[in-house]
Amino acid sequence: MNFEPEKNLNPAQYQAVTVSSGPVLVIAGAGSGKTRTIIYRLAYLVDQGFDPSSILLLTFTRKSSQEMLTRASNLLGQGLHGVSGGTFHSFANNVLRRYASAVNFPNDFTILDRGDSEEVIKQIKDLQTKEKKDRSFPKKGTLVSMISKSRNKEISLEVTLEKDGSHLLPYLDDIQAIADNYTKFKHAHGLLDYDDLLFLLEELLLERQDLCDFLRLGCRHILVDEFQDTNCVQGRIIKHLSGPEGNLMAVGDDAQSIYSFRGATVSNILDFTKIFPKTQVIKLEQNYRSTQAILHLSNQILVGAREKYEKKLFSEDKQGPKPQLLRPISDQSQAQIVLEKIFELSQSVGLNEIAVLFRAGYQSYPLEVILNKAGFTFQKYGGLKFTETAHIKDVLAYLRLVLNPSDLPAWQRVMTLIPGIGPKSCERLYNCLFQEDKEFLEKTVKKNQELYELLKVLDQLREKSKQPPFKMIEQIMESYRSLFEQKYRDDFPRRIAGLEQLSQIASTYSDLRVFLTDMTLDPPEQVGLDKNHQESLILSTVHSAKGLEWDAVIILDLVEERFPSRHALFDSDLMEEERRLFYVACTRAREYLGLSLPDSIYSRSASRTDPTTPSPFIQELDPNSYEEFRERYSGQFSGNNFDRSSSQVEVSVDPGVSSIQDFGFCQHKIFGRGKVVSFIPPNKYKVNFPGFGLKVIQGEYIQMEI
DNA sequence: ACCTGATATCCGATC
DNA sequence: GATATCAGGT
Repeated sequence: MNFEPEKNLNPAQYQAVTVSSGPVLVIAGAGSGKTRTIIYRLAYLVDQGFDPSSILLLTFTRKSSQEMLTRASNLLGQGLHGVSGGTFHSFANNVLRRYASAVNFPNDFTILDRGDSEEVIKQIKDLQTKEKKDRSFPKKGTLVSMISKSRNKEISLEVTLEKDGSHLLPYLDDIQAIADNYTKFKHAHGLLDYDDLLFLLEELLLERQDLCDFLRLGCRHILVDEFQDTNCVQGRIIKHLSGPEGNLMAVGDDAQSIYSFRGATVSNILDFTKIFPKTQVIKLEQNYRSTQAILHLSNQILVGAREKYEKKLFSEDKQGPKPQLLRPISDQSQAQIVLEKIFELSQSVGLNEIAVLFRAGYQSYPLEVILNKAGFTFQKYGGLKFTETAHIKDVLAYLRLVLNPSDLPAWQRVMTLIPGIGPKSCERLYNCLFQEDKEFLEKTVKKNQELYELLKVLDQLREKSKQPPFKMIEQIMESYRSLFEQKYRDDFPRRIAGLEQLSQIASTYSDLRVFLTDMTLDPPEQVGLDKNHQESLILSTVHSAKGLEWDAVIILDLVEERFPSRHALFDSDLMEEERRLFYVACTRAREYLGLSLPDSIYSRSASRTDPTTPSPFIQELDPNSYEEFRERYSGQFSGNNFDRSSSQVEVSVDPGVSSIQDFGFCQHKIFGRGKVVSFIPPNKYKVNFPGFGLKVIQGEYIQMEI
C-alpha cells in the first residue's frame, strides 16, 4: 500500500488532507497539486473509517470526478464504492429523478440542452411576433443567453440587458414575455433546462426538510472542486447540504475564475469565511507544474488584476526555455507556423503532450484544415459536441419520447423529418395524441405512410422500454434510415459513421434513462477518426482546458478583439475575466509556452486582411520574459531568423504592421495608474487601467511616469 | 394554409 | 457556418 500522505505531500497539502472536520477553504494556485490533494483527502477519509457513501465529491466534469475516484482507490488499494461524485447538474439530476414529484414536477422529466432550449424559444418567439418582421429582433441564441444569464446571476432581465446588451433594451417587454412563456412551456411538457436542475434542487431542499435531512446522510463530507466557478444557487445548495455540521471542503483559485458568464461569482470564495465562520483557510502556493520562466511570465499577468486572495506562487527552480512570442504575418501563416512548431516540438515530446489553445472555437479552423492536410491526428475539445449534430439529435429524440411522451420538442424533431409535416402540423398532431378527438390524426396517418411507420415504431419501443438502449437504436434506424437518406444526401458517409458511434456508446449502457441523461449532461467530445486511440495533438478552447496540463502549449490569436474577446473590450469586469482566462491558458504549460500573435487577420465580413493590435496582456508583459520571433516576408519563419533588434526596424519598413513598444505607465485623475499600450496620432493614447479596462485618452489628461 | 428551398447578416466560452 | 427571412410550390 502506497498511501503515505506524510511522505508524498508538502506541509500545506498534508494539512488540507488531514484536517479533521468543519468547513475548510483550500486556495490552490495553478499547478499546486490541487487534484493530488483532493485524491489524498478522499483516500484519507475512507482510511479513517468514514463510510464512502457518506462522501460527496462535486467536480466540474464527470470525467474528472471519475478519475479522482479511481486514483484514490488505487492509492488505498481498495474500492471507493458508494462515493457520490459528479457535477452539480448530475447530482441534481440524480436527486430529482427520485424526488422531483415532491416539488410538483414529474420524475421522468426530459433535460433540455442548449439547442433544445433554443428551439423552444424560437417557437415562442415566432408565435409572439407573428405580425412584425423586425430584422433586429434578438435571435433565439441571444434570447437563450440572456434569459439564462439573468437566472444564473439572479438579476432581473432588465439589469442583465443593461449590462450586457443595452441595444436590446427596447425589446425588454417582449423578451420578458418570451421568458415567462418559456417557463410555462417547460412546465407543461415536463422539461428542465440546465438552470432548472439547480433551482429545482434548491427548492426541494428548502421545502422538504425531511428529504433534505435524508440527503444529508450522503453528504457528511462534501468536497467541491473548482469552487471559484460556482454560482449563487450552487453556493446555497452546498450550504443546505452541508447542514449545521458543515463538513465541507471547498477547493479553488480565485485567479482562475473564468465562468462569470454562467453566473459564477468569486464572492463564493471571497465570502466563504463569512458564510461559514469557523472556516480554516489553507493555501497551496508551491507550483509543481511549470518552469520558472513560464511561471514568471504568468505571474506578471496577474500583477494588474484587481481583486484577489493574496497568495504568492513559488516553485522549485525548475529550469526551461523562455516562452516564445511567435509573430506570423497573418492568421493564415499562423496556422503554417504553428504546424511547424508542433512538428519541431514533437521531436522531443509526444503529440499528446502538445496542446493548442484559443479563446473561441472557430479560431482553430485554419489550423484544423492544415493539420488534416499534413495528416496529423488531433482531438478538439470545446466547439461542436458530438451530440449536437442534427442526425444524432434526431435519434435521441425518438428515445426521449419513449420516456416522456409530452416532450413536444422531441415530437417536432422526429415528425418534421417526414416530408409534408412542418411545425404547425406537428403541433396539431401532438394535440390529437392527448385528446378525445383523433380525427385529424387518423386522417393524416391514413394519408401518410411514413407517419404511420413512425408511430408504430414508437409504440413498439414504449412497450419494451426496459430493453437495452442500443437495441432501441437498431429499431429506430430501420425506420429512420430512409428519412435520413433524403435529408442528408450530401455528407451521408460521415453521418452514418456518427450513428454507428452513437450505437457503440449506447451499448455500454443498460438503462435508457441513464444513457439519455449522460448524453445531455456529459456528452462525449467529438469522437475522433483515430480508432486505434493513437496519441494525438489536442486543440482546445481555454475554457475546456481548465484543470488540464501539457508539456507544450501554444496559444493562438493573441490579438485585440480575439483574446481578449471583442465583447470584453470596454467592460472592466469582463476584461478582468479575460485576463484570468489568459492566466489559465499560460499556466497549463509545463515546459514550453508559445504565444502566437499574427500581424494581420482575414476578416470574412469585409473580405480583406486587416492589421491587428497586439493583445493588451502581451503589451503589459516585460519583454525580457519572452523571446520574440518574427516571420519574414522573404521566407519561411524559422528560429534562425531570430534577431531581437529587427523588430524595431521593421516598424518603419511596414507601418501597417503594429509592433510592440514599451510606453511605460501613466497616471490618470479618475482611473489611476495604467499601462500605456499604444499611441494614437495625433495626441491620444490607449491605456489599460486595471479595474477599468482599455481606454482611449487625450494626451493632456494623463501624466506619463518617467 | 403550410412546407421547402434560396439569399443577407452575425459570429464567445459550458453544464 | 448558422440563423432568419422571403418567395414559390403543393
